[in-house]
Amino acid sequence: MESTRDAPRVTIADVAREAGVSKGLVSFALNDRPGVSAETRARILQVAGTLGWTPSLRARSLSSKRSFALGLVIARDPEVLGSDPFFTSFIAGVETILAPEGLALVLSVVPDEPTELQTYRTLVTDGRVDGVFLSDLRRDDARIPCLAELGLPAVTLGRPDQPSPFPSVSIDDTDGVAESVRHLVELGHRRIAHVAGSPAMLHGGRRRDAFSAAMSAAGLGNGQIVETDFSIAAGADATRVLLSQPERPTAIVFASDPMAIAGIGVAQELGVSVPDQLSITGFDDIEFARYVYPALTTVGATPMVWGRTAATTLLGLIRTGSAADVELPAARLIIRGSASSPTSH
Amino acid sequence: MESTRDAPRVTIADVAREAGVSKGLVSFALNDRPGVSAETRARILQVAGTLGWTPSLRARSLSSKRSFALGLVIARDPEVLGSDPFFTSFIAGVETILAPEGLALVLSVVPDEPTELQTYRTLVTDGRVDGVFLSDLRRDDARIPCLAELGLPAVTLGRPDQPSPFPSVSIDDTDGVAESVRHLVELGHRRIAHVAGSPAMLHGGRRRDAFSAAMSAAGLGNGQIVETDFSIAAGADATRVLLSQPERPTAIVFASDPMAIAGIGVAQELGVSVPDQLSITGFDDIEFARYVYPALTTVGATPMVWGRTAATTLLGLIRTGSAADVELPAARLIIRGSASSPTSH
DNA sequence: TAGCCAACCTATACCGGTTTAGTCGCCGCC
DNA sequence: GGCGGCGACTAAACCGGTATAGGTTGGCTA
Repeated sequence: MESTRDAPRVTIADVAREAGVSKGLVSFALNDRPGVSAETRARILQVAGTLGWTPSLRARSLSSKRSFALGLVIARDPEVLGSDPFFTSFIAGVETILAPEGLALVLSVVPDEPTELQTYRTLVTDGRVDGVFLSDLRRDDARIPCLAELGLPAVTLGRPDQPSPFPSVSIDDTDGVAESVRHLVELGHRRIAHVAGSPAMLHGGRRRDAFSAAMSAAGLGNGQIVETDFSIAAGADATRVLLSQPERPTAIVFASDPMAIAGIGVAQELGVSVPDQLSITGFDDIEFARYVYPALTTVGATPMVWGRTAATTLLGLIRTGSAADVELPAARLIIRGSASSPTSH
Repeated sequence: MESTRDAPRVTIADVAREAGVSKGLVSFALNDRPGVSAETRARILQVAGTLGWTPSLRARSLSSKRSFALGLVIARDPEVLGSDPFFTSFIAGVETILAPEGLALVLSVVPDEPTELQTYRTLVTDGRVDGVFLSDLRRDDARIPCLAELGLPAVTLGRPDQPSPFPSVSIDDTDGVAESVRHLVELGHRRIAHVAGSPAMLHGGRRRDAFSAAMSAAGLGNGQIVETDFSIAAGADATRVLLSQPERPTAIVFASDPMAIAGIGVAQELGVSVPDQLSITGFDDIEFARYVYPALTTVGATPMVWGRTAATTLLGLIRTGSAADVELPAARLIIRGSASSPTSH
């Protein structure tokens, strides 16, 4: 047992002494900066290697005023959050970029917006992170001016509805909704309803508008729309409302998979057979979508790719001071079993 | 606009000067340590307040060799991870304790165990965290000796099957499984099967053993058991296997809700009506459990409480050097609609 | 051959806290 | 009245890096 136990940490000074150079030069070599001859640099790195030196993150943080960490603050009811696999996949994607760079992810889950803003402030005054991901964009989002004022680099997941100094990484989700509607129309549906997400959230409003537009384009008016807060419970309630009408829709386009799955549940409970009497489409393609019965026809998002791209963009912004907006490939409709031609009536 | 823009940071030296004392004394006052008269302490804190001084986390980290952060490393396929709401709730619970203390949570999602162990090492050499949560305990878990050797404080979620220097926070889940079996037996079931989790994971094996024990206790032998890796796909496959037997079970006890929900889907797909022809119980009480049809009879875990308790325990361990094991109230059966008396035949 | 610049490297002052080794005044006690 | 001891406080070292203002060298120009 090569007891590293209580072994005093190897510092930059040890490396400098051993290599016969000054601390400063070791630092230069480490951060491969000009002003070190190739030969010396190699020697320094070699000595560092044999000594097993790892620069102290803490010391580096203090003197360079960086923290080598990125932040993600999620403001949601944890119960609701749990059923949404978006973040776990997103985070996994982020990690694939951060880990090799030796960067960490600091995660906060907070109950509401005021706490969220406060969390960002603390993150900044503590210098806990070098940048943050801004997800679940809201209408007139208070976080954008807040972060801008704090001077914290950020990347928005989706394009904000207001002037924003931050690059955005977005995915076109309107196309998927339009595709869903077209698919249903082609199957022969005419009374198509939409269980929308929260209008306060950008993607909620966007998908709703895409639904309306697609309906108009098909010559079916605006289509009936029920707004929710994206929660499973609200999705279930909305479905109940739609199905208890005298002339109920033959198809429902849901703004998210969790709501769609709850919708299937409600339909079954009411004795409305899916897809025979009611076709259902979702959005996200969460893992459950493939395993409920009937398997959910839905629009496939790619949160892992999103995470990876957002991380790359944010790193670029931090390192170079600027980064371009990125538009990910549009989410596409995945046809499974929950939507079919409407039966007679 | 009181431009904090470019305002040089207020440091401990400013506070010291303003209060007419030395830096050291300010530090003492801040960390309320003896050796400061009540009067002086009050003055210092008052000055700090009016100056708006927040001690620099980075400087504190460097000199005190603490990082004011806790870590959670999750080793799972992100796809599988997504459908398990355990972690998001757990994390939310952890946050309720950390946030008020000004501590952060560093999260890592890694694909496999080697990477996981490497991540712990990096976390330690970087001094990124002051302690970690150890979840998803495995048989003969390599992480325990690894962390012990690294000298990193940790709390295990559940009791390990090996000598462990770390406190554990556990919840009795065997009771809930036993309750499920008893419930089914009382309903009149005799052919009860179990879709188990991974035997490599402690809770997988424990629930399976609890199932066997309960079956024996009911005089029903050991009961048929199919082992899985806890993934939804495996849960679906296992159900398919069970239901395609000549003499199929009239009830299945699943080791997790996601698998149980997949089980309901498979049953429906095969035209086996739930609960009439097949009763199903789950474990976890994830949010979806209430919204599928029929609503899932399951065992209610409380991940948020678990998170809160684990955080408290870990903090105690870090601050005092020792902490006692905690046993949370046992998870109880929640009766909904997915289990009923078996019909005739 | 002095002059100059570039390339390479050193010395040292930071970053902003914590911690330790004292200093000082004052009280109690023999 | 000298001494021990204690509480309050200061000065300075220290944590382990980064940044910057010089100092050498050597080659090239004028």
